[in-house]
Amino acid sequence: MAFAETFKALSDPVRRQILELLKSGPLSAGEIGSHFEMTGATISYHLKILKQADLIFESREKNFIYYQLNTSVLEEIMLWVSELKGGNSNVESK
Amino acid sequence: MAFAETFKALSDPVRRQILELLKSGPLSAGEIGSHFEMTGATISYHLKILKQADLIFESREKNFIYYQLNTSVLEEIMLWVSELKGGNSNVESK
DNA sequence: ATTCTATTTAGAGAAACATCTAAATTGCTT
DNA sequence: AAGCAATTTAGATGTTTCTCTAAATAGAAT
Repeated sequence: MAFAETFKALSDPVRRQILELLKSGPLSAGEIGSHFEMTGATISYHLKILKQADLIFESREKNFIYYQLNTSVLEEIMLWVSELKGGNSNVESK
Repeated sequence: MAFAETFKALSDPVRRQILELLKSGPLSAGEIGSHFEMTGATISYHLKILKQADLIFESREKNFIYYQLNTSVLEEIMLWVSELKGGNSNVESK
């Protein structure tokens, strides 16, 4: 969806840290919250923004909502940055 | 310097467009401004933010101030994103 | 069915942001 | 040195963002 939304979502330190936490695997909203000095409501707000930006997705299980990284959008960001960075540098995974 | 500042700077569409303009080479503040429906003062504000984020630098010549891309910081952004994106993808230029 | 737990939604307030107009600065050019 | 041109700074204003508290929802467990 909106490319702009993704950059917006990445612009906040808390949200970037949430993404980093999720790098190691899915976490519930509560678990995520426990890493911050913030109310659950605020965490929920950040999660919503990340979700709208397609940077994470959720899966419900029992009483919990687990969040995990959605890396596919990051590809686009990489592309934009690398295009900017100069002629023909590109991205490879080995 | 501040990593966070760079992401903040990239979060605005106008600033991203300025960077894209500069991809083709240095431009004066006035030339940059002519691509937008905004006052010069506003453009100057955006340029200041990009400068503080180390995404551009200026060089004065005659009565003009020319701005150009500083790609070195983009490298860090790429790294952060690619680290997030998954284990060991990395960046290469060929 | 009631209660408990996890999370979200709603509403409010403070701080940060993007934009404008008007004035200041800086350096040519005459 | 006076005036002009390019750009920035200052101050004001409306908008967006982040955060909180309080209330609502959804589901699990008793």
